[in-house]
Amino acid sequence: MNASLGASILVENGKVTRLVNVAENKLLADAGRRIREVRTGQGLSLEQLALLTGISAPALSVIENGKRDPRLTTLSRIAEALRVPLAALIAGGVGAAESAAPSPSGGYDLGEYQ
Amino acid sequence: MNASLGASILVENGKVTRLVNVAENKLLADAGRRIREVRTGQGLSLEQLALLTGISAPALSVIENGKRDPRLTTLSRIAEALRVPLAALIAGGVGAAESAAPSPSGGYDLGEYQ
DNA sequence: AGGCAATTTACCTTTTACGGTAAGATTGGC
DNA sequence: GCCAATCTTACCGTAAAAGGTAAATTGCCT
Repeated sequence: MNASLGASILVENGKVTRLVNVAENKLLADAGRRIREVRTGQGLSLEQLALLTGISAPALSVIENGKRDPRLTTLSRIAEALRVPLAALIAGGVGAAESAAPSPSGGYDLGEYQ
Repeated sequence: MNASLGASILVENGKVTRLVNVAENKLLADAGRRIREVRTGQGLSLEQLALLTGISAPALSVIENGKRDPRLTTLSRIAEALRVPLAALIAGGVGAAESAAPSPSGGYDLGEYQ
């Protein structure tokens, strides 16, 4: 079991900084792409967003390129500066029902864990 | 201006680990409270959620108590284990329109910054 | 009271986010 | 061509997240 965990890499600059799985990589890339879309859509440069958020432009760059795993408050500061709800940056749109289906029984099947 | 930035503290164990403002403190506290609500609602212990997420139980504890600023992938792992959309942990419900109103003119008023 | 499970706190180590700065790229206008 | 603006990358220092472990603490139950 567990034959393919789907290990992927998180490259910050030249080098590998972390190992993340494919789903996490996509999560970071998607969040970064949405931030960039909103920022450029408002005609803001990285430098301007840096001034608004207090996050440096290089830091914003790596976040937008999915090369960094930002903290919750970091995302929140970006969302505030861009005047969009935080959820809009990490999930698709308003609904954003990814997996859902909170287990038919309501409980969680722990299997071998419990 | 800027008389009251509303500095608040982030206490991990005994000591202050960071200075965050009030809004960020509330953000972390709210996210933690929602995680705890979902977890206990599914009858899971911290130990069980730790096994499901790969995040240690002490780490989950401080996150649930709003004493830590988790990374995006950390929140994602918790959301996946709890089988709820990630947005449900950081924003209220589905809508979660906080500020919205992306500026009437569409652009951003940079004021003294531009 | 005593015991047990769950949680919290404390201490330590490693990893990583973030800022600053500076140096490449890249694009566009002159 | 050169120059300017924007973005990316690199390197370094600091701060903080996250894990492990173990020791308190709280709550619950008989």
